[in-house]
Amino acid sequence: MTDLQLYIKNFFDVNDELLYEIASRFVPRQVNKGDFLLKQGRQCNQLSFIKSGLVRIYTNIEDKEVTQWISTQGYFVTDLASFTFNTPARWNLQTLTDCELYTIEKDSYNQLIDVVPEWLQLEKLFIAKCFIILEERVNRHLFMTAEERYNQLMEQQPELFNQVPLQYLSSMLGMTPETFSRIRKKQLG
Amino acid sequence: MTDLQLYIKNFFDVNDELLYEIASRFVPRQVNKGDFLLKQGRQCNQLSFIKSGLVRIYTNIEDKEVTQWISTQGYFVTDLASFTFNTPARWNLQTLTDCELYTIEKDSYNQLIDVVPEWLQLEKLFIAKCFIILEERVNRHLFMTAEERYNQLMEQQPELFNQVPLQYLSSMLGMTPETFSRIRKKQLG
DNA sequence: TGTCAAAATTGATATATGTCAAGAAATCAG
DNA sequence: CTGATTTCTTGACATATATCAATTTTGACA
Repeated sequence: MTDLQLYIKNFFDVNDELLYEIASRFVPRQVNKGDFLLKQGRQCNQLSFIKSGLVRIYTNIEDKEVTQWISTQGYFVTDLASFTFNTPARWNLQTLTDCELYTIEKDSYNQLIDVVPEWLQLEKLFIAKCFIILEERVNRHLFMTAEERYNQLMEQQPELFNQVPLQYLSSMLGMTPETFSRIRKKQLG
Repeated sequence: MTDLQLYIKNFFDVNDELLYEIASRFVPRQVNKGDFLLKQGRQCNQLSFIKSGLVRIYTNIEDKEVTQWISTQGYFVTDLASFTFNTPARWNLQTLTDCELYTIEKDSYNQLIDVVPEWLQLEKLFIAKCFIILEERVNRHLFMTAEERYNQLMEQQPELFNQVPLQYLSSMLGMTPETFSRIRKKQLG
């Protein structure tokens, strides 16, 4: 079983045959640090799985960059709205490191419905999970302070703090780099 | 065509036959102001469509209530995590007014897959839309001030400001009732 | 309608976070 | 390795928002 198959099995509870059908449609590729998987306004026709590396999801708003999320090894990355509804992409997807990806094209993805009967169900459950995670995230912004959000990220994904420029983490948490830096100092000291 | 059918048609692009199959599984019911459709920790076995009235979605955190959302006429309301994955409900669903609902039970809902072949696809698209709306909402918390979030809500759902206790709106926007009140005064005066 | 409880407002003040500018540290290209 | 560039940190200060306490207003209902 390839690493991709193992990872997919982690997300979708499927038997080996279906696993093969799914995994075989993903094409491995390497991209360099700083490359864009997608640019805002374009059409998103790919879904990528990150074998290694980091991808930043961000958007330009009033000449500022707002980092929505950092996608890490073992996770998928795409612009769901554009990929699903063929709307212009709202996010830029840019690698923060050299990355090894497995990428599936939209056409190939949509054919999965015909080949894997369970696919729609799996897909629904997957998106539902994503929705639930986002609900939690909104909730954190409703009652947690910047410092509490910092601490929670530190608990949940400490590895990000070594690997990602801190300005992106601060943006993703909804605070300025200066505030982030001060909280950091306080927690370390 | 009943009002429910019209509304469902608004969410799901289906032909009349399917529409009937879907709508016929929803049972109309009346609930009084203050009633709970769901309590945190219980299992959520229902999805309701709001024909009229308002439902508050909130959670208790550290002896405070955090209002996640106010669901209004023409929309669905449930705890997606509990409804989909049979986990304990994270939200309380409480009516803010007398409500007319159309409610579907989980069992009946899940049978739709067998009766309406397109159901999984529709469901997937529906949840994807919800996900995208939440993404926008997270984004707003990353770069907008309390006042900007207030103004945006006022633009998008001005009717809420007459119909919903303002403390719930303030919580939903992630600010205190006092701050909400001051912003309100500023915008009115 | 009058009474009471809840909600909303207001003022005073505290705290958290943002802004701007400067300097230190880290990173990158050659 | 070195210089240049970017990122991070720090300080001083401004602003936004929270907190607490005291009214006022609203709304439910006896």
